[in-house]
Amino acid sequence: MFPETDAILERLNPAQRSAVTTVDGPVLVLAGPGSGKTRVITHRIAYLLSHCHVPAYAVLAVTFTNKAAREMLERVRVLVPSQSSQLTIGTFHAICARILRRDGSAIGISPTFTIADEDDQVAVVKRVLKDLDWDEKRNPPRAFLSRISAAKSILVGPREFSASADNFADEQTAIVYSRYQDALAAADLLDFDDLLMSTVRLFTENSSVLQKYRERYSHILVDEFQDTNVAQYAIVRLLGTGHNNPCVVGDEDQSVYSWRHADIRNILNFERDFPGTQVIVLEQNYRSTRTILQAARKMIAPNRQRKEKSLFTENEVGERIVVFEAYDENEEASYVASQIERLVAAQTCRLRDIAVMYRTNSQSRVFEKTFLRHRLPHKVVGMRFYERKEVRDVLAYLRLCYNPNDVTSLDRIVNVPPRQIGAKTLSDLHVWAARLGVSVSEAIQYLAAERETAVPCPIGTRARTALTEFARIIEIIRRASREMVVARLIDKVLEVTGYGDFLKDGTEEGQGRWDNVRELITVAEEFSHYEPEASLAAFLEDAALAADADEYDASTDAVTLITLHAAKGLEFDVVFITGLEEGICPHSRSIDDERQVEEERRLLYVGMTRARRRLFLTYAARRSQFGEAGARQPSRFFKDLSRDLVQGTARAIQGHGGDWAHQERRAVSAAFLPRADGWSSRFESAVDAAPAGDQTVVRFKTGDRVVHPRFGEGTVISVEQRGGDQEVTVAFRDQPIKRLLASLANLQIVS
DNA sequence: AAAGCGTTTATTTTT
DNA sequence: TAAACGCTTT
Repeated sequence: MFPETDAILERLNPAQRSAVTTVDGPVLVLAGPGSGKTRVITHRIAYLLSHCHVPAYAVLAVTFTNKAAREMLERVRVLVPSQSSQLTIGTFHAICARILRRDGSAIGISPTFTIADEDDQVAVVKRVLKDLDWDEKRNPPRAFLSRISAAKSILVGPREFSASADNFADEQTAIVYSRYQDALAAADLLDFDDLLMSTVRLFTENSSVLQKYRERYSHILVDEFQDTNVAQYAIVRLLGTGHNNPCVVGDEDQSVYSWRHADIRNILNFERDFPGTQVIVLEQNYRSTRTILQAARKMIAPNRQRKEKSLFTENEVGERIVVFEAYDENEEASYVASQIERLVAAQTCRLRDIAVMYRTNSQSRVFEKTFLRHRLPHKVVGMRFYERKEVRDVLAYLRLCYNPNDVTSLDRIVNVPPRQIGAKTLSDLHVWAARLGVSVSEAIQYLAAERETAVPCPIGTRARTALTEFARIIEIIRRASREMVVARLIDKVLEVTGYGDFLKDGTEEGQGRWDNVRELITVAEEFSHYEPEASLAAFLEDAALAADADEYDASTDAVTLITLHAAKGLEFDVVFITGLEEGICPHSRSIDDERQVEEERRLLYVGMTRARRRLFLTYAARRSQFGEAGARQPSRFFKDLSRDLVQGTARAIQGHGGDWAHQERRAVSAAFLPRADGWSSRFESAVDAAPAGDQTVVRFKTGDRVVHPRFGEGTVISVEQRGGDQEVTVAFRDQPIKRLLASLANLQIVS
């Protein structure tokens, strides 16, 4: 039908080509690492536009990060220059935010809502707890938030949550959840999960809005489908059943976000929910050497939660994988630095082709320190720019200006820089506003205008003067926001609030903070082509939804320091995966749960498959954490590295039976036996693998059948040490799940 | 209200 | 380690 020279279809292998050209009916693409997945997606979009007469506005492409979205747009633009500007490409969160701004008013959402980040969420919960007079220490805000987030991700709202709460903890959460939601609504705030859940609600409660988007988007594409959660999948289903043309691309072996409630089952359900789905498997790897691919395949093979794939490559065999044991984290960093110097000196590669990867962000520090000493140019991805205090302060001014109801932002900056408004004043102000039934912003305005109110104002003269001055400043900024673009608005904020001078206190730290604010202005400049108000709105949205991986920039020649999570989707000639120790990878928080260990293994797999030519795996025998040094064992995952693919003298790849790895494996596998009773292994714990010499008496272990005088028979689903005692979580028949102390509960084990 | 001091506590991963 | 909290003093 099309000529052989067709630019969009040439140089695609048969599987890729069929993934590009199968445009009628649902498609599920299972794409191994380095199999040309991005290529397939961009070419598919180009193919739709140029060959199928699909208008660009009818294409909706969902990516995992905003950066991926920008790149995808750029690549499509190269293929189909004229039509790409109307495409909708973005993350679920960004797309949902856009939909809600446009149509959210149908379900009572203000078009100028602001997006609450984690700090805001904590602040809101803290206020809720204060109102309830609950002790923050006993009820950690983050614990509530994690339960609330889990509920939202599976589309359980406060009412349903409350209705199904059948234990004390859930009942408490239900109360907090409901109040938290009210507080967000009062402040015109949506948290990340709300963006998704509210979109689903909008679509299900308002069929004309759903119809509108269904008709518009005839072709939906979703990348990284293995990392979608239930709410995201619901959106795909709601929109996709319209034209019945969704195309999703994923790889369950690269699923590393279950902690963010991603659900691999979405891949399985897709075929069920979209009958007639055509499944296309991309198995040829174009990225890595044969050695690296082979090692990665062996590494992922032990996972039980996966479909067997036959990945292959026609690339050269390449060099062996290097395994290095360092004495401690400093030596590990020095080793990596010297290897990089060697590689660059030998002109094997440039700095920008090299990445150093680690499990946790805190591991980056020692690399930064060492690279600085070696004068090795480097760039840390994920420095959490938008989480820095000074950046958030400036953003809070802008947010308050855009959304006067955003009380979280108001609380944040009402006294920054210090202007004589303390905790007491603020608290009185909240109470007064609530009594009057107005927002805190409005209450301040009443006060500044000396307006008569039904409830007398409890605030003293001094604080009153301070608040009036604050109101005046905000008003100046708000006026300015109608006249100048956001970058100039930030200048204005720094000037009228005195925040600029407040930061420049002469210290080195102050200088660093000031530099960050300047950097923020540089970012804001990108929004200068908008009209003033639109410029502010667009900048705030971008700032709220920006991801760490978004800042990754290959243009400067520097080594990339990056977490394994953030490295997903990237590739480098040379990859160092560091800190491969028990407790780090797999992480100590994952170690006693089989499923979580599988995810840690996938994380390592993702890291290994980022490498094109050379792969280094390192660990330290000793490592300091919290300033305390301690001995470390090499990661259990070294057991699954084929000896013939590696080189090095590290202990982890030497010796046989009786070494550390075997002991580790024996101890751990006892806790990992498959369960016959159907209880999710996710709740299993490896307490029975605790080191000997520990004085605790192990009485119960996961999986024990037990009987209780009142609750009857049950199964132990997890065990936690509590000093010399155990806290046992038991699922009883016909009872909600109970947590019991072994010494008090009179539990008997039944054989 | 703010600043200064000592104690504590946590670090998984992020849209 | 270093941020964050809580207590005391100014």
